[in-house]
Amino acid sequence: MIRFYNTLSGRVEEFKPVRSGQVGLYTCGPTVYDYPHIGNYRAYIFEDLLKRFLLLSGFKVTHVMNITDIDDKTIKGAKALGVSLQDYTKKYIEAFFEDIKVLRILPANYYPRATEHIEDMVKMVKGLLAKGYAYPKDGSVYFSLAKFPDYGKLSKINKDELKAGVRVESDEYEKESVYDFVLWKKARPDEPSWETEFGAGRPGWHLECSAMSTRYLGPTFDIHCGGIDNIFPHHENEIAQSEAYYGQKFVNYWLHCHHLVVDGEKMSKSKGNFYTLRDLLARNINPVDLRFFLLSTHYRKMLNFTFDSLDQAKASRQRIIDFVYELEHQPLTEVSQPQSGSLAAAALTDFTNSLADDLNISAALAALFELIRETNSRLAKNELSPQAASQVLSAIYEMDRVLAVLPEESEEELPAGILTKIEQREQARREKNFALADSIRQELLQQGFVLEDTKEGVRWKKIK
RNA sequence: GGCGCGGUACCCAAGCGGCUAAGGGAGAGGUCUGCAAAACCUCGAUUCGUCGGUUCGAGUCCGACCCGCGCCUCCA
Repeated sequence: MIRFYNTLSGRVEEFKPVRSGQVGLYTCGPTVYDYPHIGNYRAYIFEDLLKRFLLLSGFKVTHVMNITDIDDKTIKGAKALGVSLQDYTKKYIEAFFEDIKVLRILPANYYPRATEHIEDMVKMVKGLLAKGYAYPKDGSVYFSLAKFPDYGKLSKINKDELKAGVRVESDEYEKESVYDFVLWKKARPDEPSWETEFGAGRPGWHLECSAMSTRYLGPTFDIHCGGIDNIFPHHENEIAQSEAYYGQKFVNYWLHCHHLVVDGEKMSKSKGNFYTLRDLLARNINPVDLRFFLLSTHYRKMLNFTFDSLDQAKASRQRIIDFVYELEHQPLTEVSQPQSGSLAAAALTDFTNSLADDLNISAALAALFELIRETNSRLAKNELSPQAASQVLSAIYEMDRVLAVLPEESEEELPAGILTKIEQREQARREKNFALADSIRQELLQQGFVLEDTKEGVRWKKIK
Protein backbone atom coordinates (compact mmCIF):
# COMPACT_ATOMS: atom_id res chain seq x y z
CA MET A 1 0.00 0.00 0.00
CA ILE A 2 1.34 3.38 -1.03
CA ARG A 3 0.67 6.32 1.23
CA PHE A 4 1.32 10.02 0.75
CA TYR A 5 0.89 13.08 2.87
CA ASN A 6 -1.88 15.06 1.23
CA THR A 7 -1.75 18.79 1.88
CA LEU A 8 -5.49 18.91 1.23
CA SER A 9 -6.38 16.69 4.18
CA GLY A 10 -3.27 17.40 6.23
CA ARG A 11 -2.83 13.66 6.70
CA VAL A 12 -1.01 10.69 5.30
CA GLU A 13 -3.50 8.86 3.08
CA GLU A 14 -3.57 5.69 1.06
CA PHE A 15 -2.96 6.45 -2.59
CA LYS A 16 -5.76 5.38 -4.91
CA PRO A 17 -5.55 6.58 -8.49
CA VAL A 18 -8.63 7.63 -10.42
CA ARG A 19 -7.95 4.91 -12.96
CA SER A 20 -6.44 1.70 -11.72
CA GLY A 21 -2.79 1.28 -12.61
CA GLN A 22 -2.49 4.78 -14.03
CA VAL A 23 -1.39 8.05 -12.53
CA GLY A 24 -1.95 11.56 -13.83
CA LEU A 25 0.81 13.76 -12.45
CA TYR A 26 1.13 17.50 -12.82
CA THR A 27 4.15 19.32 -11.48
CA CYS A 28 4.63 23.07 -11.51
CA GLY A 29 7.52 23.82 -13.81
CA PRO A 30 9.90 26.70 -14.34
CA THR A 31 9.19 30.28 -15.17
CA VAL A 32 11.79 30.77 -17.84
CA TYR A 33 13.09 34.23 -17.04
CA ASP A 34 16.43 33.09 -15.57
CA TYR A 35 18.41 29.94 -14.77
CA PRO A 36 16.70 27.81 -12.14
CA HIS A 37 18.46 27.62 -8.78
CA ILE A 38 19.20 24.51 -6.78
CA GLY A 39 16.08 25.06 -4.68
CA ASN A 40 13.98 24.68 -7.81
CA TYR A 41 15.82 21.49 -8.53
CA ARG A 42 15.09 20.14 -5.12
CA ALA A 43 11.43 20.28 -6.07
CA TYR A 44 12.00 18.72 -9.46
CA ILE A 45 14.13 15.95 -7.97
CA PHE A 46 11.54 15.22 -5.33
CA GLU A 47 8.99 14.94 -8.13
CA ASP A 48 11.37 12.68 -10.02
CA LEU A 49 11.70 10.42 -7.00
CA LEU A 50 7.93 10.28 -6.71
CA LYS A 51 7.49 9.51 -10.38
CA ARG A 52 10.25 6.91 -10.51
CA PHE A 53 8.79 5.21 -7.47
CA LEU A 54 5.35 5.11 -9.06
CA LEU A 55 6.90 3.65 -12.20
CA LEU A 56 8.80 1.08 -10.16
CA SER A 57 5.54 0.20 -8.46
CA GLY A 58 4.06 -0.64 -11.84
CA PHE A 59 1.97 2.45 -12.54
CA LYS A 60 1.74 4.00 -15.94
CA VAL A 61 2.47 7.66 -15.25
CA THR A 62 1.36 10.53 -17.43
CA HIS A 63 3.46 13.45 -16.34
CA VAL A 64 2.80 17.04 -17.34
CA MET A 65 5.09 19.91 -16.43
CA ASN A 66 4.24 23.41 -17.52
CA ILE A 67 6.66 26.00 -18.76
CA THR A 68 5.65 29.50 -17.86
CA ASP A 69 6.91 31.58 -20.73
CA ILE A 70 4.68 34.56 -20.24
CA ASP A 71 4.41 36.47 -16.98
CA ASP A 72 5.62 39.75 -15.51
CA LYS A 73 9.21 38.56 -15.24
CA THR A 74 9.64 37.14 -18.71
CA ILE A 75 7.99 40.23 -20.21
CA LYS A 76 10.22 42.49 -18.19
CA GLY A 77 13.33 40.53 -19.13
CA ALA A 78 12.53 40.55 -22.82
CA LYS A 79 11.77 44.25 -22.72
CA ALA A 80 15.03 45.04 -20.96
CA LEU A 81 17.00 43.29 -23.69
CA GLY A 82 14.82 44.58 -26.48
CA VAL A 83 14.14 41.09 -27.81
CA SER A 84 10.92 39.17 -28.41
CA LEU A 85 9.45 37.17 -25.60
CA GLN A 86 10.14 34.01 -27.53
CA ASP A 87 13.81 34.84 -28.12
CA TYR A 88 14.21 35.74 -24.49
CA THR A 89 12.68 32.58 -23.03
CA LYS A 90 14.28 30.22 -25.57
CA LYS A 91 17.67 30.41 -23.89
CA TYR A 92 16.27 29.54 -20.46
CA ILE A 93 14.06 26.78 -21.78
CA GLU A 94 17.08 25.17 -23.38
CA ALA A 95 19.09 25.60 -20.20
CA PHE A 96 16.33 23.96 -18.20
CA PHE A 97 16.32 20.89 -20.42
CA GLU A 98 20.09 20.61 -20.24
CA ASP A 99 19.97 20.85 -16.46
CA ILE A 100 17.35 18.21 -15.90
CA LYS A 101 19.28 15.87 -18.12
CA VAL A 102 22.49 16.11 -16.12
CA LEU A 103 20.47 15.75 -12.93
CA ARG A 104 18.93 12.60 -14.38
CA ILE A 105 15.40 13.86 -14.01
CA LEU A 106 13.15 11.79 -16.24
CA PRO A 107 11.46 13.90 -18.89
CA ALA A 108 7.75 14.56 -18.59
CA ASN A 109 5.36 13.34 -21.24
CA TYR A 110 4.24 16.89 -21.97
CA TYR A 111 5.84 20.27 -21.43
CA PRO A 112 3.02 22.62 -22.36
CA ARG A 113 3.93 26.27 -22.68
CA ALA A 114 1.59 28.97 -21.57
CA THR A 115 1.87 30.86 -24.84
CA GLU A 116 0.80 27.76 -26.75
CA HIS A 117 -2.35 27.24 -24.70
CA ILE A 118 -3.90 30.66 -24.73
CA GLU A 119 -7.00 29.23 -26.41
CA ASP A 120 -7.58 26.77 -23.59
CA MET A 121 -7.26 29.56 -21.08
CA VAL A 122 -9.57 31.88 -22.97
CA LYS A 123 -12.12 29.08 -23.03
CA MET A 124 -11.93 28.78 -19.25
CA VAL A 125 -12.29 32.51 -18.74
CA LYS A 126 -15.37 32.48 -20.94
CA GLY A 127 -16.81 29.58 -19.03
CA LEU A 128 -16.16 31.21 -15.69
CA LEU A 129 -17.77 34.42 -16.87
CA ALA A 130 -20.79 32.50 -18.12
CA LYS A 131 -21.16 30.66 -14.82
CA GLY A 132 -20.88 33.86 -12.85
CA TYR A 133 -17.64 33.03 -11.06
CA ALA A 134 -15.81 35.80 -12.85
CA TYR A 135 -16.46 39.40 -13.69
CA PRO A 136 -14.89 41.83 -16.12
CA LYS A 137 -13.59 45.12 -14.92
CA ASP A 138 -11.71 47.77 -16.85
CA GLY A 139 -10.66 45.35 -19.54
CA SER A 140 -9.46 42.65 -17.16
CA VAL A 141 -11.30 39.62 -15.81
CA TYR A 142 -11.26 38.60 -12.15
CA PHE A 143 -12.27 35.54 -10.21
CA SER A 144 -14.67 36.36 -7.43
CA LEU A 145 -13.81 34.59 -4.20
CA ALA A 146 -17.23 35.46 -2.86
CA LYS A 147 -18.70 32.97 -5.36
CA PHE A 148 -16.48 30.09 -4.30
CA PRO A 149 -17.17 29.08 -0.67
CA ASP A 150 -14.53 26.33 -0.66
CA TYR A 151 -11.74 28.84 -1.07
CA GLY A 152 -8.97 28.21 1.42
CA LYS A 153 -9.42 24.45 1.81
CA LEU A 154 -5.89 23.65 0.67
CA SER A 155 -3.95 26.34 2.51
CA LYS A 156 -6.37 26.37 5.47
CA ILE A 157 -6.77 30.05 5.01
CA ASN A 158 -10.05 31.60 5.96
CA LYS A 159 -10.78 34.12 3.26
CA ASP A 160 -12.81 36.27 5.63
CA GLU A 161 -9.71 36.65 7.73
CA LEU A 162 -7.28 37.38 4.95
CA LYS A 163 -5.47 40.43 6.12
CA ALA A 164 -5.41 43.29 3.74
CA GLY A 165 -2.37 44.38 5.68
CA VAL A 166 1.02 43.50 4.39
CA ARG A 167 0.73 43.89 0.68
CA VAL A 168 -2.26 45.99 -0.16
CA GLU A 169 -3.05 46.71 -3.74
CA SER A 170 0.28 45.77 -5.21
CA ASP A 171 -1.75 45.24 -8.33
CA GLU A 172 -2.66 48.34 -10.23
CA TYR A 173 -5.77 46.81 -11.69
CA GLU A 174 -9.16 47.55 -10.16
CA LYS A 175 -10.94 44.67 -8.44
CA GLU A 176 -14.20 44.33 -6.57
CA SER A 177 -12.43 42.85 -3.63
CA VAL A 178 -8.72 42.92 -2.86
CA TYR A 179 -8.73 39.15 -2.48
CA ASP A 180 -10.05 38.45 -5.95
CA PHE A 181 -7.38 37.37 -8.35
CA VAL A 182 -6.93 38.14 -11.99
CA LEU A 183 -7.77 35.60 -14.68
CA TRP A 184 -7.10 37.83 -17.63
CA LYS A 185 -4.97 40.95 -17.65
CA LYS A 186 -5.85 43.85 -19.87
CA ALA A 187 -3.34 44.46 -22.65
CA ARG A 188 -0.74 47.10 -22.04
CA PRO A 189 1.30 48.87 -24.66
CA ASP A 190 4.59 47.09 -25.44
CA GLU A 191 3.35 43.85 -23.91
CA PRO A 192 2.35 40.71 -25.75
CA SER A 193 -1.40 40.30 -25.90
CA TRP A 194 -4.12 38.23 -27.50
CA GLU A 195 -7.46 39.43 -28.90
CA THR A 196 -10.51 37.90 -27.26
CA GLU A 197 -14.19 38.69 -27.01
CA PHE A 198 -13.63 40.11 -23.54
CA GLY A 199 -10.80 42.30 -24.74
CA ALA A 200 -7.15 42.13 -25.67
CA GLY A 201 -4.87 40.91 -22.94
CA ARG A 202 -2.86 38.07 -21.51
CA PRO A 203 -3.55 35.30 -19.01
CA GLY A 204 -3.10 35.73 -15.29
CA TRP A 205 -0.47 33.64 -13.60
CA HIS A 206 -2.67 30.94 -12.09
CA LEU A 207 -4.80 30.21 -15.09
CA GLU A 208 -2.24 28.34 -17.16
CA CYS A 209 -1.84 25.50 -14.68
CA SER A 210 -5.59 24.95 -14.47
CA ALA A 211 -5.99 25.01 -18.22
CA MET A 212 -2.98 22.90 -19.13
CA SER A 213 -3.22 20.29 -16.39
CA THR A 214 -6.85 19.45 -17.13
CA ARG A 215 -6.22 19.63 -20.87
CA TYR A 216 -3.80 16.73 -20.66
CA LEU A 217 -4.98 14.89 -17.56
CA GLY A 218 -8.72 15.44 -17.45
CA PRO A 219 -10.85 17.57 -15.09
CA THR A 220 -9.99 15.38 -12.10
CA PHE A 221 -6.54 13.91 -11.83
CA ASP A 222 -4.36 12.21 -9.26
CA ILE A 223 -1.35 14.17 -8.11
CA HIS A 224 -0.32 17.79 -8.25
CA CYS A 225 3.09 18.79 -6.89
CA GLY A 226 5.03 21.93 -6.18
CA GLY A 227 6.96 23.74 -3.52
CA ILE A 228 5.20 24.68 -0.29
CA ASP A 229 5.34 28.31 -1.29
CA ASN A 230 2.90 27.49 -4.07
CA ILE A 231 0.18 26.32 -1.72
CA PHE A 232 -1.04 29.84 -1.31
CA PRO A 233 -2.10 31.53 -3.43
CA HIS A 234 -1.15 29.65 -6.59
CA HIS A 235 -2.59 26.21 -5.92
CA GLU A 236 -5.51 27.57 -3.97
CA ASN A 237 -6.43 29.68 -6.97
CA GLU A 238 -5.98 26.77 -9.33
CA ILE A 239 -8.50 24.81 -7.29
CA ALA A 240 -10.95 27.69 -7.35
CA GLN A 241 -10.72 28.19 -11.11
CA SER A 242 -10.78 24.53 -12.03
CA GLU A 243 -13.50 23.37 -9.69
CA ALA A 244 -15.67 26.35 -10.51
CA TYR A 245 -15.24 25.72 -14.22
CA TYR A 246 -15.63 21.94 -14.30
CA GLY A 247 -17.93 21.54 -11.33
CA GLN A 248 -15.93 18.61 -9.98
CA LYS A 249 -12.93 17.89 -7.83
CA PHE A 250 -9.69 19.12 -9.39
CA VAL A 251 -6.90 17.11 -7.77
CA ASN A 252 -7.02 14.19 -5.35
CA TYR A 253 -3.52 14.38 -3.87
CA TRP A 254 -1.51 17.53 -3.34
CA LEU A 255 2.14 16.88 -2.53
CA HIS A 256 4.38 19.79 -1.61
CA CYS A 257 8.05 19.80 -0.96
CA HIS A 258 9.70 21.99 1.61
CA HIS A 259 12.28 24.62 0.87
CA LEU A 260 15.96 24.32 0.39
CA VAL A 261 17.89 26.87 2.40
CA VAL A 262 21.57 27.68 2.17
CA ASP A 263 23.61 27.98 5.35
CA GLY A 264 20.33 28.11 7.22
CA GLU A 265 19.02 31.05 5.27
CA LYS A 266 16.79 31.53 2.31
CA MET A 267 18.75 31.90 -0.89
CA SER A 268 19.02 35.43 -2.11
CA LYS A 269 21.28 37.13 -4.55
CA SER A 270 22.12 39.95 -2.17
CA LYS A 271 23.34 37.52 0.48
CA GLY A 272 25.58 35.80 -2.04
CA ASN A 273 24.18 32.37 -1.17
CA PHE A 274 22.28 31.95 -4.38
CA TYR A 275 23.33 29.00 -6.54
CA THR A 276 22.21 27.77 -9.90
CA LEU A 277 23.20 24.34 -11.11
CA ARG A 278 25.68 26.03 -13.42
CA ASP A 279 27.34 27.76 -10.47
CA LEU A 280 27.96 24.38 -8.87
CA LEU A 281 29.16 22.76 -12.08
CA ALA A 282 31.65 25.59 -12.40
CA ARG A 283 32.96 24.55 -8.99
CA ASN A 284 33.56 21.06 -10.32
CA ILE A 285 30.69 19.56 -8.42
CA ASN A 286 29.32 16.35 -9.85
CA PRO A 287 25.62 16.89 -10.64
CA VAL A 288 24.81 13.35 -9.55
CA ASP A 289 26.30 14.09 -6.13
CA LEU A 290 23.98 17.08 -6.00
CA ARG A 291 21.10 14.83 -7.04
CA PHE A 292 21.94 12.40 -4.25
CA PHE A 293 22.18 15.24 -1.74
CA LEU A 294 18.83 16.73 -2.74
CA LEU A 295 17.25 13.29 -2.80
CA SER A 296 18.50 11.98 0.50
CA THR A 297 16.45 14.14 2.82
CA HIS A 298 12.72 13.63 3.12
CA TYR A 299 10.81 15.99 0.83
CA ARG A 300 8.67 17.50 3.58
CA LYS A 301 11.65 18.51 5.64
CA MET A 302 13.54 21.70 5.19
CA LEU A 303 16.92 20.97 3.67
CA ASN A 304 19.98 23.00 4.47
CA PHE A 305 22.50 23.19 1.68
CA THR A 306 26.13 23.58 2.68
CA PHE A 307 29.23 22.47 0.84
CA ASP A 308 30.05 20.27 3.80
CA SER A 309 26.79 18.37 3.59
CA LEU A 310 27.26 18.05 -0.15
CA ASP A 311 30.63 16.41 0.59
CA GLN A 312 28.93 14.03 3.00
CA ALA A 313 26.41 13.08 0.34
CA LYS A 314 29.20 12.54 -2.13
CA ALA A 315 30.98 10.21 0.29
CA SER A 316 27.78 8.24 0.87
CA ARG A 317 27.20 7.84 -2.82
CA GLN A 318 30.80 6.78 -3.29
CA ARG A 319 30.23 3.95 -0.84
CA ILE A 320 27.43 2.62 -3.05
CA ILE A 321 29.55 3.01 -6.18
CA ASP A 322 32.56 1.27 -4.61
CA PHE A 323 30.39 -1.57 -3.49
CA VAL A 324 28.84 -2.15 -6.89
CA TYR A 325 32.26 -1.98 -8.51
CA GLU A 326 33.63 -4.48 -6.03
CA LEU A 327 30.82 -6.90 -6.61
CA GLU A 328 31.02 -6.65 -10.37
CA HIS A 329 34.74 -7.23 -10.49
CA GLN A 330 35.15 -9.77 -7.72
CA PRO A 331 35.87 -13.21 -9.14
CA LEU A 332 33.55 -15.34 -7.06
CA THR A 333 33.85 -19.05 -6.74
CA GLU A 334 31.47 -21.52 -5.23
CA VAL A 335 31.79 -21.21 -1.50
CA SER A 336 31.90 -24.06 0.91
CA GLN A 337 29.35 -22.61 3.31
CA PRO A 338 27.09 -20.22 1.48
CA GLN A 339 24.74 -18.25 3.67
CA SER A 340 21.15 -19.04 3.03
CA GLY A 341 18.31 -16.58 3.05
CA SER A 342 17.55 -14.01 0.46
CA LEU A 343 19.30 -10.95 1.71
CA ALA A 344 18.69 -9.10 -1.51
CA ALA A 345 14.97 -9.73 -1.69
CA ALA A 346 14.48 -8.66 1.92
CA ALA A 347 16.44 -5.48 1.36
CA LEU A 348 14.47 -4.63 -1.75
CA THR A 349 11.23 -5.16 0.12
CA ASP A 350 12.40 -2.87 2.92
CA PHE A 351 13.44 -0.31 0.36
CA THR A 352 10.13 -0.21 -1.49
CA ASN A 353 8.05 -0.42 1.69
CA SER A 354 9.91 2.59 3.04
CA LEU A 355 9.26 4.61 -0.10
CA ALA A 356 5.65 3.51 -0.09
CA ASP A 357 5.41 5.21 3.30
CA ASP A 358 5.24 8.78 2.03
CA LEU A 359 8.62 8.44 0.31
CA ASN A 360 10.63 7.75 3.45
CA ILE A 361 13.97 8.01 1.71
CA SER A 362 16.05 7.78 4.88
CA ALA A 363 14.63 4.38 5.73
CA ALA A 364 14.97 3.30 2.10
CA LEU A 365 18.63 4.27 2.01
CA ALA A 366 19.19 2.52 5.32
CA ALA A 367 17.91 -0.67 3.68
CA LEU A 368 20.36 -0.18 0.85
CA PHE A 369 23.31 0.45 3.13
CA GLU A 370 22.47 -2.49 5.36
CA LEU A 371 22.47 -4.69 2.29
CA ILE A 372 25.87 -3.33 1.35
CA ARG A 373 27.36 -3.87 4.78
CA GLU A 374 25.97 -7.38 5.15
CA THR A 375 27.10 -8.40 1.67
CA ASN A 376 30.57 -6.95 2.21
CA SER A 377 30.78 -8.83 5.44
CA ARG A 378 29.93 -12.13 3.76
CA LEU A 379 32.33 -11.33 0.97
CA ALA A 380 35.11 -10.85 3.49
CA LYS A 381 34.32 -14.19 5.08
CA ASN A 382 34.07 -15.88 1.69
CA GLU A 383 30.45 -16.74 2.31
CA LEU A 384 28.98 -15.13 -0.75
CA SER A 385 27.98 -17.39 -3.61
CA PRO A 386 28.00 -16.06 -7.18
CA GLN A 387 24.23 -16.46 -7.26
CA ALA A 388 23.80 -14.42 -4.09
CA ALA A 389 26.13 -11.76 -5.45
CA SER A 390 24.13 -11.54 -8.62
CA GLN A 391 20.89 -11.24 -6.66
CA VAL A 392 22.38 -8.41 -4.62
CA LEU A 393 23.49 -6.60 -7.74
CA SER A 394 20.05 -6.97 -9.30
CA ALA A 395 18.43 -5.60 -6.17
CA ILE A 396 20.72 -2.60 -6.18
CA TYR A 397 20.10 -1.89 -9.84
CA GLU A 398 16.41 -2.11 -9.09
CA MET A 399 16.79 0.44 -6.31
CA ASP A 400 18.79 2.62 -8.64
CA ARG A 401 15.84 2.79 -11.01
CA VAL A 402 14.43 5.10 -8.34
CA LEU A 403 17.61 6.72 -7.07
CA ALA A 404 19.50 7.05 -10.35
CA VAL A 405 22.82 7.71 -8.67
CA LEU A 406 25.04 4.92 -9.99
CA PRO A 407 27.61 5.84 -12.62
CA GLU A 408 26.71 5.31 -16.22
CA GLU A 409 28.87 3.12 -18.43
CA SER A 410 30.31 6.07 -20.32
CA GLU A 411 31.69 7.45 -17.08
CA GLU A 412 33.80 4.33 -16.73
CA GLU A 413 35.99 5.07 -19.71
CA LEU A 414 39.62 5.77 -19.10
CA PRO A 415 41.68 8.20 -21.20
CA ALA A 416 44.49 6.45 -23.06
CA GLY A 417 47.38 8.35 -21.47
CA ILE A 418 46.20 7.36 -18.03
CA LEU A 419 46.34 3.69 -18.90
CA THR A 420 49.98 4.00 -19.93
CA LYS A 421 50.78 5.66 -16.61
CA ILE A 422 49.05 2.90 -14.72
CA GLU A 423 51.11 0.30 -16.57
CA GLN A 424 54.31 2.20 -15.87
CA ARG A 425 53.43 2.20 -12.21
CA GLU A 426 52.70 -1.52 -12.25
CA GLN A 427 56.14 -2.08 -13.77
CA ALA A 428 57.73 0.08 -11.07
CA ARG A 429 55.91 -1.89 -8.39
CA ARG A 430 57.13 -5.18 -9.80
CA GLU A 431 60.65 -3.77 -9.62
CA LYS A 432 59.95 -2.63 -6.08
CA ASN A 433 60.64 0.92 -7.12
CA PHE A 434 58.01 2.21 -4.73
CA ALA A 435 59.20 5.78 -4.85
CA LEU A 436 58.45 5.94 -8.57
CA ALA A 437 55.18 4.04 -8.13
CA ASP A 438 54.03 6.46 -5.46
CA SER A 439 54.96 9.46 -7.53
CA ILE A 440 52.93 8.17 -10.47
CA ARG A 441 50.02 7.48 -8.17
CA GLN A 442 50.30 11.01 -6.85
CA GLU A 443 50.45 12.38 -10.36
CA LEU A 444 47.29 10.54 -11.39
CA LEU A 445 45.55 11.69 -8.24
CA GLN A 446 46.19 15.26 -9.34
CA GLN A 447 44.38 14.39 -12.55
CA GLY A 448 41.47 12.95 -10.65
CA PHE A 449 42.17 9.24 -10.66
CA VAL A 450 42.56 7.15 -7.53
CA LEU A 451 44.44 3.88 -7.85
CA GLU A 452 43.74 0.96 -5.59
CA ASP A 453 45.90 -2.14 -5.49
CA THR A 454 43.79 -5.20 -4.93
CA LYS A 455 44.56 -8.88 -4.98
CA GLU A 456 43.09 -9.04 -8.45
CA GLY A 457 45.29 -6.22 -9.66
CA VAL A 458 45.14 -2.48 -9.82
CA ARG A 459 41.82 -0.72 -10.10
CA TRP A 460 41.13 2.93 -10.64
CA LYS A 461 38.34 5.28 -10.00
CA LYS A 462 37.60 8.76 -11.07
CA ILE A 463 37.10 11.44 -8.50
CA LYS A 464 35.79 14.92 -9.00
C1' G B 1 -2.28 38.61 14.75
C1' G B 2 -3.59 33.87 11.61
C1' C B 3 -1.82 29.14 9.57
C1' G B 4 2.31 25.75 9.68
C1' C B 5 7.26 23.34 10.27
C1' G B 6 11.53 21.86 13.00
C1' G B 7 15.04 21.19 17.57
C1' U B 8 17.60 13.08 18.22
C1' A B 9 25.66 11.71 18.89
C1' C B 10 30.97 16.07 16.29
C1' C B 11 27.89 16.73 11.31
C1' C B 12 23.55 14.89 8.27
C1' A B 13 19.29 11.98 9.54
C1' A B 14 15.23 7.75 10.58
C1' G B 15 12.19 6.31 14.46
C1' C B 16 6.25 9.15 16.44
C1' G B 17 3.47 4.47 22.76
C1' G B 18 6.64 -1.17 24.27
C1' C B 19 12.74 -5.67 22.06
C1' U B 20 19.88 -3.22 23.52
C1' A B 21 17.43 4.76 19.92
C1' A B 22 18.11 2.83 12.16
C1' G B 23 21.43 4.47 8.37
C1' G B 24 25.29 7.77 6.23
C1' G B 25 29.55 11.13 6.98
C1' A B 26 33.63 12.41 10.08
C1' G B 27 36.76 10.27 14.16
C1' A B 28 39.59 6.36 17.23
C1' G B 29 41.79 1.29 17.53
C1' G B 30 42.62 -3.35 14.77
C1' U B 31 42.93 -6.81 10.12
C1' C B 32 44.67 -6.63 5.04
C1' U B 33 48.65 -3.76 2.12
C1' G B 34 55.67 -2.36 0.11
C1' C B 35 52.92 2.12 1.54
C1' A B 36 48.16 3.75 0.55
C1' A B 37 43.09 3.20 -0.98
C1' A B 38 38.82 0.21 -0.65
C1' A B 39 36.74 -3.45 2.44
C1' C B 40 35.99 -5.98 7.08
C1' C B 41 35.97 -6.15 12.72
C1' U B 42 35.58 -3.12 17.20
C1' C B 43 34.34 1.63 19.74
C1' G B 44 31.32 6.34 19.75
C1' A B 45 23.55 9.12 22.41
C1' U B 46 21.74 5.39 30.17
C1' U B 47 19.64 9.44 26.07
C1' C B 48 16.12 12.39 22.15
C1' G B 49 15.55 21.62 23.33
C1' U B 50 13.66 22.70 28.79
C1' C B 51 10.16 21.86 32.68
C1' G B 52 5.79 19.57 34.21
C1' G B 53 1.68 15.92 33.22
C1' U B 54 -0.92 11.30 31.26
C1' U B 55 0.52 5.97 31.21
C1' C B 56 2.43 -0.34 33.83
C1' G B 57 5.60 1.97 29.97
C1' A B 58 7.14 8.45 26.30
C1' G B 59 12.10 11.27 21.46
C1' U B 60 7.10 9.12 20.52
C1' C B 61 0.73 11.59 23.63
C1' C B 62 -0.90 16.40 26.50
C1' G B 63 0.41 21.39 28.53
C1' A B 64 3.68 25.42 29.28
C1' C B 65 8.16 27.54 28.08
C1' C B 66 12.98 28.40 25.25
C1' C B 67 15.34 28.45 20.50
C1' G B 68 15.39 28.33 14.86
C1' C B 69 12.44 28.76 10.39
C1' G B 70 8.42 29.23 6.61
C1' C B 71 3.77 31.23 4.48
C1' C B 72 -0.24 35.11 4.91
C1' U B 73 -1.41 37.56 -3.07
C1' C B 74 6.52 37.48 -7.04
C1' C B 75 8.52 32.64 -5.21
C1' A B 76 10.05 25.33 -6.03
